[in-house]
Amino acid sequence: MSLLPDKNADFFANVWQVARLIPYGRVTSYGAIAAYLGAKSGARMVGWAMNLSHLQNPPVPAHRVVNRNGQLSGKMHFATPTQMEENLTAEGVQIHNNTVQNFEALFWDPATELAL
DNA sequence: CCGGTGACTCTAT
DNA sequence: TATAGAGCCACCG
Repeated sequence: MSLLPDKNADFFANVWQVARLIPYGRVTSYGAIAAYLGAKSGARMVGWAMNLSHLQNPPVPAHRVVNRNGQLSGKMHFATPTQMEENLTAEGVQIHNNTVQNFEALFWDPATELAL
């Protein structure tokens, strides 16, 4: 199959697909996923998709998706406000003040890692 | 059908 | 450097 997502498919499905491709111990941003999918919908739709991600199976590692600044903007939407931070910490990602430390090094850009 | 809302991002002041 | 505003598109009432 092509690594390129089907533009005819649901945008949400693509978001979840890309999110599951995020390697262990890595993080990405809403904008990066949106850009990889064409940025047609915008980063906000990625966040909206993440809101429904907990309903998907297999589950989506939404804790690996943060905003452009590396801030855990979505932590409050998890089962517990600390779930996202603890999940990332468990993967070796250092979190300080709700922000991913060394974000640039841990940043996983699908447009760079997948697209070619 | 129309308006409000949102796990974002960029640009301007 | 920090703060404010606009743009963006899909879902819900």
